[in-house]
Amino acid sequence: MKRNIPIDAIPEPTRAELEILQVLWEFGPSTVRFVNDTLNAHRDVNYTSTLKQMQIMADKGILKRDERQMKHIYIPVEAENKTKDQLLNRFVNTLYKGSASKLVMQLLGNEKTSKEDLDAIKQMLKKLDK
Amino acid sequence: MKRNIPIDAIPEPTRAELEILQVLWEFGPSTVRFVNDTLNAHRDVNYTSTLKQMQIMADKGILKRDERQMKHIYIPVEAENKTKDQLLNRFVNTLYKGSASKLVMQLLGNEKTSKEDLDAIKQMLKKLDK
DNA sequence: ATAAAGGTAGGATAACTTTCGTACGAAACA
DNA sequence: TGTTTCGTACGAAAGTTATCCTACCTTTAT
Repeated sequence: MKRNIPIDAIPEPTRAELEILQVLWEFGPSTVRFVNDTLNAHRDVNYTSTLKQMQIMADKGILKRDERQMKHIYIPVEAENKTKDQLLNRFVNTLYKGSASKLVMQLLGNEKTSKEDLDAIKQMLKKLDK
Repeated sequence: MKRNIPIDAIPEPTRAELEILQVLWEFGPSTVRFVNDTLNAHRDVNYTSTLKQMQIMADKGILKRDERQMKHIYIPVEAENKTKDQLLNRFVNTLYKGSASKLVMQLLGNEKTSKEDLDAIKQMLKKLDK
């Protein structure tokens, strides 16, 4: 078997898994039906596809589920911030050699970063100074 | 066939492809031998694996190559900044709904972001103000 | 009570990714 | 000149991801 990751660690979510996590983070513990409907607002996915994904995620330990009712309720195991921190760290590490300021520099040079965002960033830094 | 991406667009590099790109960005146009040796400083990869990867990347249009000598020289098609911008944009879009400031907020709340980085970020913003 | 609707489970499958073995040609060298 | 070294090309195979079909069970509504 191929393993890049410690056996007991929760693996990084894949792209499709991340979509599902976003729904659960935004709306809280949910049924497959709800998640699937939410996804389908943006793109076509078959119900059983979402079901399968969420079952796999439960297997992997990314989600846990409450099976007391017939409509199982799925809940993320890790907090939104923790997961995003991990993803962000990997991103900074692989693309910017761990330098957060390099990433921000890229962000500032990026056309798609709005003036509002820049202002918000400045605000945050001011607050942080106090 | 399954296609998530416009037929003529250069596809997003995969994880292994990104590793190779980093080497080429850092050291400039290189042979497979050089790239593979560089990769092997960090992890075991067979020479032919790297070769195959780089051939595939050339097929996809991620790399072009100079075949005038026997030792082919591979060159990234897109500039480092352009590729990183694309990756960063997708990252911000999928994880932070396109809000750069949300991303920076996560970064600032992140233990792994050093004081040096914070200072560097402030410096940049000051410069940007002028 | 029975049909319809809605739920779970478990393959099967296709595309993609990653890795490497084998074959074979060119270059270097003993 | 032969052999070893270093290069490319091709193909196979295993792992991963994403999708959906089918079977079957439970609840709901007629």
